[in-house]
Amino acid sequence: MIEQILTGKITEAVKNLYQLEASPSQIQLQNTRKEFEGDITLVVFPFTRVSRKSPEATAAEMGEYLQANLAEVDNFNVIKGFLNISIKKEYWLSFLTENYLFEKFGFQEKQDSKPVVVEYSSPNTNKPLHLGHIRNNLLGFSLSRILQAAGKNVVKVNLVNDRGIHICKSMLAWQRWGNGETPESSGLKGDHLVGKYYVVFDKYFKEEIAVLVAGGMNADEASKKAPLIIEAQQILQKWEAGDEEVINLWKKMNGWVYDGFAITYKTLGIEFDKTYYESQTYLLGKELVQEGVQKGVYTRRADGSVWIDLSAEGMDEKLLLRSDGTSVYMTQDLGTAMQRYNEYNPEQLIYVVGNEQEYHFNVLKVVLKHLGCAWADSIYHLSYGMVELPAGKMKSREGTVVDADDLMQEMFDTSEAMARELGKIEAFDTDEARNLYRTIGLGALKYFILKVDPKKNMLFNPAESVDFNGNTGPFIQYTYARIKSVLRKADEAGYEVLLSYDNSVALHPEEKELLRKLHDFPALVLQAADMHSPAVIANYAFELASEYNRFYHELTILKEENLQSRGLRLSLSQFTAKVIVNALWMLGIEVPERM
RNA sequence: GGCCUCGUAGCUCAGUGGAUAGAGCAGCAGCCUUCUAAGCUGCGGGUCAUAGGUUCGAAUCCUAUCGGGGUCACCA
Repeated sequence: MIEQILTGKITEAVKNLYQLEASPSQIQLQNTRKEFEGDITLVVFPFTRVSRKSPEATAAEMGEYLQANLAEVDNFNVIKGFLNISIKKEYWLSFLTENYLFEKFGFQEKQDSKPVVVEYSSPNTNKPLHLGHIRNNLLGFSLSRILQAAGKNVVKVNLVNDRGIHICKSMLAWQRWGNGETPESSGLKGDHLVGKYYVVFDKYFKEEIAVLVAGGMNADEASKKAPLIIEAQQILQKWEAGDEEVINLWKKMNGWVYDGFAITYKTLGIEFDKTYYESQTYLLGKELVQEGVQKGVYTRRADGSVWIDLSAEGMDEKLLLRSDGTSVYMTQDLGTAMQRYNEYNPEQLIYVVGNEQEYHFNVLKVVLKHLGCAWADSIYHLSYGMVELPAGKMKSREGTVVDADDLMQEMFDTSEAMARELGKIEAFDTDEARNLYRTIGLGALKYFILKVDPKKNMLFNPAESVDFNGNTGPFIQYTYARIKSVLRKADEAGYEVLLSYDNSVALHPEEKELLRKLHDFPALVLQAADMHSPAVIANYAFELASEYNRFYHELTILKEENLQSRGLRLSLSQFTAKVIVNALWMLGIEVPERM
């Protein structure tokens, strides 16, 4: 692209004019702001020190050098310390003709390198997925695709938390109050059924605590002494001992949950290359901890528990193994990290996990390093912010969650209502209409969530719901459908998309802006991959669609009489459609041919 | 309390040291006998939390303060 060419020539210019070996960070190129003339701007302040001239003089001098020595440079102007460079029309036209048919525009060649393992979703099996999981799933899936587009060899992994006290709570409540209810008998989706009993457990558990507290016990103690929690713990112990009856119930109820999750994932359009189960990995870390004790990097206390002192790293002491020899969260994660390292020998291990676990992942890295695992540095925690509701944080047990299945259904219903209101439905048969509502509803939801910086907390207001106009997924999808409509009509009319233009063809401002936007896409994909941020792609897609709509509104395409111009606009349209598809693919958003 | 993080228009968000800080929504006013109006155009709206500092240049980096969130379990 032109930026590379310019960077090379600017390096040369600085060397010849000022005898300076410029570092890449000194060469600051940016797109020229619309209010100024030019395409690309060089900030020359960093060079004034060596030029010993004013910013204006330095910029002028460099501009002259570039114009004289670089064929692509048409002209330049100087405003303060900014050198605005105009690139020749030929460059833009040849960029268009060389790329507008390129299906994989924006995608890098796949590198022959070690894989990047992305873990996301990682649900518990005691309740259905909610809005928080949706953000996790969308981020993980989209990041995987962005990395793939950047040429990485990506493995998408899910680690299902299928064991532990929370599942035992649902099991116990179902045994006691379920009357043999099944997904078939109740018509409830499996994960919702199990989640229902998780709530039932909590209700009776709270009642027991209340009784104990009324009897004079303090709340903390009561929550440990309540009969229900004790019984749930006994079930967990039986599970760990391999008790057949408990295991069978566990398998049955988890089976229901998996059936439910499968539907949710499918509706959401999320996939994994491999699924791991914590019941099969939770013991893995113990040997590592023993190894650490032998190496003397972890310490065993008199009661048998194992600790690591991280005060040198500015952290606390951390428990690695309980006194009774059982694993804690950290033990398990040490094990699964090691397993993953051995299995894939990855270039990078990415964990898509909420920012509430930042401390945990910092500790994980340090603990691994103490063991001598230099690869701990390849662990990247994509620490995304919480989704908050107007009332505050979501809490499963208090019923203040936005359920994933309900939310998606609402999006489908809203997009249907919207389509009816706009009088769009006559054109579609039932199946096509149904698909359209899904495509648009999901597009709205996914874009809404992915457009915000992953690191930031975000607010979701169910009452105002998700928009379908303005800076939204449907806006981008609509732009695509609009282009396709034009292209269909061009095809019917037998119009040709020209493969080359003579230099007399005009390049209007709207055409030029659109072309420049398209031109930026490949570099932007790399940036998004580097920043681990789908938001970068989402915002780009919106800007591209806006740019196209402006172009569409200002200039005629099919009615244009100049064949050169008509051909140019058709190829621009085709190119834009392709880039929209590619960008939205990276977000996991599909595109309708008509809407 | 220690550590981490966020604070930009009425609301939701862009802006990874560069020019006069941008979008969408909401509000107001226009544009469909012409390629899809889920679109386009215009108007109003800002002490970039506050105060210092670094720099030719700060919403962006540093320090402090204020405010929101998170975290500091033999829970996961």
